[in-house]
Amino acid sequence: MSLTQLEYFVAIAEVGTVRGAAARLHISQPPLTRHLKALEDELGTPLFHRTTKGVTLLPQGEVLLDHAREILAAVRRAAAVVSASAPPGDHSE
Amino acid sequence: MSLTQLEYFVAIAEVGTVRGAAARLHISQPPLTRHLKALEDELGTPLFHRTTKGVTLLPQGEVLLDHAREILAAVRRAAAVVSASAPPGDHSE
DNA sequence: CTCGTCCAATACCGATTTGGTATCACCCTT
DNA sequence: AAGGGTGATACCAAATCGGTATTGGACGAG
Repeated sequence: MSLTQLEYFVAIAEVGTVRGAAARLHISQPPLTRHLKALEDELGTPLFHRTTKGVTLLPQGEVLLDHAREILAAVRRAAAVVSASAPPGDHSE
Repeated sequence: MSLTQLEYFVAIAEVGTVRGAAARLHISQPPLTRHLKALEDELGTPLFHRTTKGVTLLPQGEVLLDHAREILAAVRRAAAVVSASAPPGDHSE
C-alpha cells in the first residue's frame, strides 16, 4: 500500500468514476484501474462496487476512505512541519 | 514522499547508520543513501548530520521521526481494519 | 606518520514498476 | 438496434528502484 494508491483511491471515491478520477489525477484510466485492483488485492477485499455508471463505495471502502484521508492529512502535516523548521535559504526561496 | 521512504528513514534513525539500516531493510547501502537524499531534497532540509561514525538526527529529523512513526502506524491500522472487514474466504485463509 | 577499517556518497547498469495507447465487453439510453 | 457511457485487459515505452563497483573522508592501531 503506497501513498499514491491512497490518493488514487480517495480520488476515485470522491469522483465516483475511475475515468473521472483519472482525469483529475492527470493520468489515464487503465493505470488507475490497475492501481485500484492492486490495492484491493493487497487488502484482500474489494473496495468499490462496479456499476455501468461508475463505482460506489463498499463498506470496506468507506472504512478505508476515512483512514486514507487521515493518513494523507498526516503526511501533508508532517511535510509542512518539517519544511517549516528547515534552515532558511535551504532550497525554496 | 512515499511510505517506503518513511520506513527507510525510521530505520536509519533507529539504527544510527545507513549501512546498518540497509542490512536491516535487506537492501544495500547505496540505494538507501539515495532514498534518504531524495527525502531530504523533497523536504528541503537535511534530516541527519553525517559523521564518520554514522548519522545523527537533526532537529528536523527528530520532528519527522515522530510524524513518520505515527503515519506508518496509521497505515498498518488502516490495513488491519479494512482487511478485518473483508468478506470471509476472500484471499488469505 | 601510515596503514587498515569503518563510514557515507557517486557512477553505472540491470530489473522492476509505472504510465500510455489501443481495444474489448458491458449496460443503459434513445 | 445503435450510440455513448462505463470499467477491464493486452501490449509497449518510460521512469523508478535496487545492486555492484568504486571513491573519498575520518578515526584508531601500530
